[in-house]
Formats: sequence, C-alpha cells, structure tokens
Amino acid sequence: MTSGRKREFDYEIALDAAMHVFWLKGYANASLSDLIEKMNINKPSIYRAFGNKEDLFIKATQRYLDINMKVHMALLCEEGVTLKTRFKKHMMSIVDMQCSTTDAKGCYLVLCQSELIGGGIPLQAELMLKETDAIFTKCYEEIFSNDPEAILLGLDKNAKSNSLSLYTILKGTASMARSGAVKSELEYSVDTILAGIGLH
Amino acid sequence: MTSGRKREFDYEIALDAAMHVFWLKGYANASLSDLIEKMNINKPSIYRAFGNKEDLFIKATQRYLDINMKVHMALLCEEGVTLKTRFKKHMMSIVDMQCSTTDAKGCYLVLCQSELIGGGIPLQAELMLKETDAIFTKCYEEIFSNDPEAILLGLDKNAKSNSLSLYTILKGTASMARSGAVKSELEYSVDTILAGIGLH
DNA sequence: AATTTTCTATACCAAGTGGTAAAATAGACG
DNA sequence: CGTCTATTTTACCACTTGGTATAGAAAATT
Repeated sequence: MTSGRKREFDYEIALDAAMHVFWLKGYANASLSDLIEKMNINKPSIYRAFGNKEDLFIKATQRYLDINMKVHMALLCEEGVTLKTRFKKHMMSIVDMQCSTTDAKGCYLVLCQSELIGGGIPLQAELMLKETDAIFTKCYEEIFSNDPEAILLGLDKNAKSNSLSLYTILKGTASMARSGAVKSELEYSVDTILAGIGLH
Repeated sequence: MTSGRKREFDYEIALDAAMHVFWLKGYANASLSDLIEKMNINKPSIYRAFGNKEDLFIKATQRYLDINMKVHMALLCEEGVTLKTRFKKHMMSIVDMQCSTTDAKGCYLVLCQSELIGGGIPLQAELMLKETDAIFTKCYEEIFSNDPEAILLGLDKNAKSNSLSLYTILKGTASMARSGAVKSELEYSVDTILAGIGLH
C-alpha cells in the first residue's frame, strides 16, 4: 500500500471533465485555465496525475473512445436483428450522442480531426484520431462484405463505397448537431442514406 | 485623389492569404504571426488595412462567401438541365473545392462553425456563419417546393427534410475531405444521398 | 523643393499561455 | 509520536498572444 497524502479528487471524474473541455473547444483552444476550472483541480495536480496537456489530451481521447464509442459498435452486432435495423440503431445511437445537451454537442473526434491539418495536435493523439475512421469504415465494410443479408441485397458489391457513405453522413450529422440541429431532423438524413445504399 | 505613400501590397491578395490561414486553422488557432507570415505584410499594415483580428476575420469570411460559395449556387439554377443534374453539379462543385489541394482542405465555414459553441468568434462573423446554413437549405427547399420536376417526383412533400439531408452530406464530405478523402470516393456519397431522396 | 499624407518598420506593452520549483499540508506506517 | 510519502498550494518562469506608439520612408499636392 502506498502511503502519503490521498488525492482529493476522483481521477475519472476529472478526466471526464477534461474530455468535455476538449469536446467543446478542441485541443488548441482548450487552455489550461479552462481545464483547471472544469476539472476543479489546480495545475500541479493535473501534471502529477495526467502529465502535460498533450498527455492529458491523449488520455481524454482514449476515454472518449472507450466510453462514448464502444457502446455504438455493439449495436452493429446484435443477434436476431435485421441488417437495416442494426445499422439504424447504431447510427441513431451516435446521432443521439451528437445531439446530447448534457455533453458538448457534435463529436469529439470530428472536432479534433479538423484540427489535425492545422498542426499542433500531439502525434500519438493524431494517430488515435486517424485510426478511428478506419475502425468504423472497416467494420462497416466487413459487414457489407460478409453478412448474408448484405450479400443477398448485393451490398457486398460496393462494400467500401457504401461504408464511406454511411460514415460521411455521420460526420455530417456531427457538424449539424454542433450547430444545433435536433435528433428528429437528422434521423431523416440517416434514413435517406440507408435507403440510398439499398437498405429500405 | 488621396495623397500619401502607396501601399506596397495588394489588398485582395493579402485578404486571400488571410482567408487561407483561417481556412486552415480556424479563427482562434490562427495567430497574428501566422497571418503576418502568409499575408507577407507586417502587423501595423494589417491593422491599417483590415482592422483588428476580428475585423480581418469578418472580411475574410465575407470574401470566402463571395469567391468560393456563390459559384456553386449558380449551378442550381442553370437552364435546360434536369433537376438531378443541377444538384449533382452543385454538390460536386462543392466537393471539388473541399478536396482542393491548392486551398486548404475541407470547408472554411464548417471549420469555423465548429468553433462557435466554444466561444471566441466575433459576433458579426458568428451571424454570417449561421446565416450561411439557411442560405443553402432555404434555396434547396425553395427548389423542392416549387420546381415542376421536383413536384412531379413528390419531392415537395418532404422539401425541408430533403434539403437537410443534402446539406448534411455536404458537411460530411467537408469533414472527410479535410481528413484526406478524395473526390471520387465522396462522389459516391453524393450519388447515394441523391438516390435516397428519390433523384436517381 | 517643401509639405502633407499615407504607409512601413522597429520596438514595445499588458495579458495569457504551457509548465515548474518550493513550500505547506495531510495521510500511512513504524 | 515522528517520519516518510504523496498531495496541494502559492508563487513564479519564459514565451506567445493580440494590439499599439513612434519613428522613418515614400508618394501626391502645393
């Protein structure tokens, strides 16, 4: 057992707070002052517990992936559910999060990815942000290529393009949600793209 | 005729350079150092010609709207072209710009709109950025509601939702392009959403 | 040519940035 | 109790940020 004074804050609560700051402001625009205020701990405590701003961002990004992304993926693999319903539930689960009022609106990943090209994002986080795209599209692609129902509908023919179309609309809903669009409006877009690829 | 020393830089070239900096970095992340370097004029000259950073951003945003947006709108109103072709050309004109290698990738507006929620964008620019959404969607809506071909296809029934679907995919392609997606990939998404609303 | 007017360049400013050293505080364990 | 250890607090640092005063340079008007 390590002795010494106990930390007065909860690690995960503080990390969640940091995640929300980055979700709202992105990486570069999130100042340490912002983080200190929302995490409710002071600077040296942040550095002791999480390292510097880059380290903290990497940890916050990983937490976003763990907490906010994995739940959506599970919906794609539910048993006894039609292909269309699985995709619909998956996509609407994401849209629901994007429109959330408690969290920052939009998508943490989409926001921070938009910063990549301008530079300044720590390398390791850059890799994480770029990997995410592949995680989604590869997963979609795999389903379109191998799912019996998908093959029956001929979706395997354009597996890659169909995957990209779904992913593209989700990036669109992220932007729309950030600007204040509501779930019901965005649901129509999801239905439309699903119909477009042949999932009516 | 105003007397005095002539300015050594070209106003519009400098403003274009500023626009590209904001296009690449957004508002808050674009530092005056960045602007000075790319505009190739020094600080006091910027302030004399364009005012402070907020003023410059407003002027750069207006220039983006004038130079980079209006051309796309014209394609929606071409004579003797089918409804589908008009939308296809309009949307691909936008996608083409988003994928441009000379300009910063993605969309100036989408990037800067994502900063709004985090604060820091000058009020007047905020209004401009928000208005843009309405310009596009209202235009789409008007066409879906009144164009004879659209009415024939029943697109007037869901004019607003259909408009939002098209706009949503364009925001998606902006994000995708910023992450390096290429035109041919994104064209499939455009075709898919058009098919989805019933424009085959 | 002298003057006026505008532009450019150097230098500077206060405030905020990410980051840290050092002292003060509090719990665990002998 | 006293020591050890880890946390918090306060204060500070170098650097960058947006913004400006001032002096010098060049063109038009008189």
